[in-house]
Amino acid sequence: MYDLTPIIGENLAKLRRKKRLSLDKLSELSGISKAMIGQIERGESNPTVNTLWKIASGLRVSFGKLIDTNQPATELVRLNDITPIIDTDGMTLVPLFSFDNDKGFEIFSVTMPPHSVHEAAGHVGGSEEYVLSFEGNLEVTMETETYTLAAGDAIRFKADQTHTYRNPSDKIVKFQTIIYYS
Amino acid sequence: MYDLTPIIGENLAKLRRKKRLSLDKLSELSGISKAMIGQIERGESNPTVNTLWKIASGLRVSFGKLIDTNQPATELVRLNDITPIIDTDGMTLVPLFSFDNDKGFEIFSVTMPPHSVHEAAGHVGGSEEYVLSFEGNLEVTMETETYTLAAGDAIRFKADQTHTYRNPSDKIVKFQTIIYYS
DNA sequence: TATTTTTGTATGTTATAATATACTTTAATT
DNA sequence: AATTAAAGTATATTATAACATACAAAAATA
Repeated sequence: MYDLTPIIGENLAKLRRKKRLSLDKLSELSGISKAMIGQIERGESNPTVNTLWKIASGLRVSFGKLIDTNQPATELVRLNDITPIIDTDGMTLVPLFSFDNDKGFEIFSVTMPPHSVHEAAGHVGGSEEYVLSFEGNLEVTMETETYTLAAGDAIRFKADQTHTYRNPSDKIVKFQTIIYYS
Repeated sequence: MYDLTPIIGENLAKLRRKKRLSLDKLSELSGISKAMIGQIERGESNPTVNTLWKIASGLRVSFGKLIDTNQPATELVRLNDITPIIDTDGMTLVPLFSFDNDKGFEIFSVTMPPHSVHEAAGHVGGSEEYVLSFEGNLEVTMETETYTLAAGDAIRFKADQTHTYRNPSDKIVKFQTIIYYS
């Protein structure tokens, strides 16, 4: 999984230098030992939230500044470079952009083998799905309604209800889905 | 100093319930042991940023949601209820609103005894001060310029340069200052 | 150059975050 | 009611965050 410590270290060192504070001075301002601050800057420690909070306050910067993951302006993702998640019903999920903390959504590329069905229990909490049909004919069912999407079609629905994906054909079906969490 | 653990606990418990997840399920989604999640919810643990990050990601909420300190809509501060900071040169500082992580500024009430001087080294990093004169005549000097403020006057200046407060009179001088950090 | 001061790093110790496991309690099923 | 399952809590152990102190290197002063 994702490790924040190098990012925090970089941010902290940069901010401290910008304010021309020594480890000693920041230690005094924040109430955190300079040894700890040094270790955090070098990415050698995984600080607790309280510690990082005090450092942020001492520095007079927001907490967010310290965990800000200066993402590159552009991020190209090759479908084939990502290891897919194979579901029990044969559906293949490729997380193109997995959930990112400061965005509220994630994007998957999905492949369904011929004559396959995937039933998804509603993800509670007001989430929404946007499905972009990509190849083949996809059937989406929720509650009572069923929709058939041809390549290029799209559908949006509240995902807090149970919904079913079905590929009734002999051919593979592909689509992308954007899941948005309130 | 400020302790985030009860706030995080409350936020986490609330969010997890809203999404109808058990400790076990969230543990599985986040990769953090359910015992730890339980302890955090009860405010019994001060989690590391990496741990909280994983929990936030598992929950599909932003990190900020977990450390969000639902401030009350209104906050009345009585000058006399706050213990002042007495400076070496006799200046008295009362932090009316001390630095708050998600705002970028803080507000002090300041009292200067007769014939007193306070020299402030520039707070580096593009910070700004807004001084609101409240009682008596206040002299503010930065670089070459000197300004004299009567009660009710105000001044704004970049605080990255050395600046001096002076009360040349026989009477007490009071003012408030808002310090804004870039 | 020698001396002092300032800066960051290294080391040993203590407190506690995090885990794994077992336990209790409540809810569901037979 | 008895049994099973699902939920949260308690306990013991391990890993490590955080501190205090001492050290090394660089900068400033004499």
